[in-house]
Amino acid sequence: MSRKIFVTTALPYANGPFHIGHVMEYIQADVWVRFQRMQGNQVHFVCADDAHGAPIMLKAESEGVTPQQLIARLLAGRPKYLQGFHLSFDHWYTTDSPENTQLSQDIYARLKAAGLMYRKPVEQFYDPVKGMFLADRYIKGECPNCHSPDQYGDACEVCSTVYAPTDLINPYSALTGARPVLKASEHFFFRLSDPRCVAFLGGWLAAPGRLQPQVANKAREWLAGSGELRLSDWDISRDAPYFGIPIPDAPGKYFYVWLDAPIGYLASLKNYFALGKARANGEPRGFEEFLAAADTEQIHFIGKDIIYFHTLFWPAMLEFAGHPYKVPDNVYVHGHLHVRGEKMSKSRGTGISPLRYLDIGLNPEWLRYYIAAKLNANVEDIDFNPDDFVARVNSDLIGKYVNIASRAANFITRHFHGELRYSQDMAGLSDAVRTVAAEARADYEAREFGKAMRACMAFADGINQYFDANQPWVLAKDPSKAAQLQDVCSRALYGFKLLSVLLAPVMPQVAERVARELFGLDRAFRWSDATVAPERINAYRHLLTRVDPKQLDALFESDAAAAAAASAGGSATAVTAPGAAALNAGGSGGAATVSLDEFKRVDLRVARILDAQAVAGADKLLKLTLDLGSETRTVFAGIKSAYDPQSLKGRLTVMVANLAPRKMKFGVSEGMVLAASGEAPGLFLLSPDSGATPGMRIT
RNA sequence: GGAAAGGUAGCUCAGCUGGUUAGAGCACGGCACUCAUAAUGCCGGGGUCGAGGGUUCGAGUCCCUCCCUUUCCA
Repeated sequence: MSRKIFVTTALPYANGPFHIGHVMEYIQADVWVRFQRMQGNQVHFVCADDAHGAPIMLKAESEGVTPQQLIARLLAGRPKYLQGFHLSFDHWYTTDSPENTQLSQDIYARLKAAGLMYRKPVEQFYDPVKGMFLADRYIKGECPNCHSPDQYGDACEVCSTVYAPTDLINPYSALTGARPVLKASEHFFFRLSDPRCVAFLGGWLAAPGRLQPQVANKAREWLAGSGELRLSDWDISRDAPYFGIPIPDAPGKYFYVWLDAPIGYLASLKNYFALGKARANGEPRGFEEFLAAADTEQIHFIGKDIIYFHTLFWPAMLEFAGHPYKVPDNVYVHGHLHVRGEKMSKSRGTGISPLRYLDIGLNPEWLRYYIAAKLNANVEDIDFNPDDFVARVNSDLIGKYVNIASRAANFITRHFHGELRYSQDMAGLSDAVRTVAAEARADYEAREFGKAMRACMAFADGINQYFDANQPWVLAKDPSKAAQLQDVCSRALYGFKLLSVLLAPVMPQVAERVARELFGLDRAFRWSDATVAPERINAYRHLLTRVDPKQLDALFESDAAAAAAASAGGSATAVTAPGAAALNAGGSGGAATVSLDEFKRVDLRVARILDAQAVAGADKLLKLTLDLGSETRTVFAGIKSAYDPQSLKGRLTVMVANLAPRKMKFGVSEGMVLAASGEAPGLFLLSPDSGATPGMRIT
């Protein structure tokens, strides 16, 4: 009987494009999913963009678009990656959707009815300029322990001390630079510490095979924590302004993004059912019936950074929300991907851009194979090493695997018109085929992909040795040995077919070409094809090329260097940054180009607004006192219509520091501040990103 | 500070509940072969299995201590 499996990968946060770590997770899940489908199991593989929360709200604001526009733009870019890496999601949705709103509010109402929700006032830092509460990451200040400046509100990156934002010395808002004030507000809490939750989770965690042992241990540790580490309840609300789902009957309160994000798995599934895609995929039942069914397996692939949410909050929420919600059957956790031994870091630029990988023309199946060859079922980090990548792909895939077909097929085509014939005893070969197929099957099922790849390559080694030992190129010269030649090559090609089936979850495109073009099937491989000896082949056609190390070099070059190389080469396709495209498209005031030198003549600096005063007698001007780090300037700015002087005090902005001083009726203006405006009303002062300090040069 | 994972050949890694001279791939040296414009096969050098103790007839594999790396502590 075929399994019914609902599989998800972690929802990517919709504030940026995928990075290579996302792609690794999707490849892991996709390989497993394809393997299941090849077994004849029914799989519904879905994901969605995680679209809510303060970071997206603020990013949209800084770009001058609505959050919906921001996430729509990202959503539109997803298919290119998904198709590019052969990721076979059945559906991709967004958490900013009616389904997610309905499901989140429903689950909340049920948890409330179960007595697992309560309200409690919480005192938090509040940015009086921005008019919003600040998450820890938006508060900076001096570390109370080692006195390093500009540390975040949760922990010091220098001395690793963990503290509360209120412990910071001279805290300031990373958004506006303003000094935050403590303000109380009522928050909603999920009673995770409730004995019912603890008892349930204890049982859920203990189910054999549900979680990897390390993950279950970690979760148990959290669950059993005492004293300082005791299990605490979960703050699930945020105050307006917040981009999220409103909490019913609680004006101005929204669900914390982490509440509605995992519910997004279900929202995506629900939308998939509503669109009829589930039916098309062989599932006749409706969403609720499918979800609630005892034989529906609900499986989440996630990274190790979000274990807490997926092994405590998420199952508890689902359990106590009740029918039709069902707790996850498995949560499969993977480690992180490092690049050249370094932790990935966007700021240091050590990551690899997946889109760049595709744009350069690197074959996605190389990456799928490389990642599969390194993955196991443990929560271990894996390393992307360029030299290793080239060696693995070229040696394993080209030298061993593809080479088998290349060397054997020509004899069959040339001497036997494509007919395969096995004249010697088949028992040994059949046993070997069944053994390796069974081994690979068990390894795939257990997500031991590295083992499966090693088993495949060991088998490929065996075929090459066999081929070498029998010297078909010698047999081919002796007409009386024709049967033996045909037998040797047929066996090699049987082995090649087996390997193609076993590798199909990892390399679906190559495998399908082998199935259709070489073996003449009218479909892609199924797992059961592995142990069926082929009877004829078509002429062999080139399947896979080697990696050129130069391509990999290009992947690691900085964007600037690559752009320079591209323009110098002349033939390469120009890659336009999204930002640049947006500028061009939206630039109603398109100006003549300037050279870099010309641009550099403008001395732009970060400045803190120390004081802002209305100017008597001027209806548009504010008098600003700006701290430039080393000096203080007075600037008159025509922004009175958009800003209350009080709200400007303390915030950071951008000024032109070398603008010729201008004598005005009210005094001398020593520069200008920058603000954006368009045809629509409104005036928007620029702000540097968090971390900038007064006096920094902007280039 | 507490905890977890890891430290095996130049590189990337495999070594299950302890069992014969520690393995693979790549890289390197030699040989063979030439079907594979997409090569392979054979042979070889190379490791005190992080360090030091201990248990055992026997330990990379178990126990203790220490060192190093990474991560987690919502």
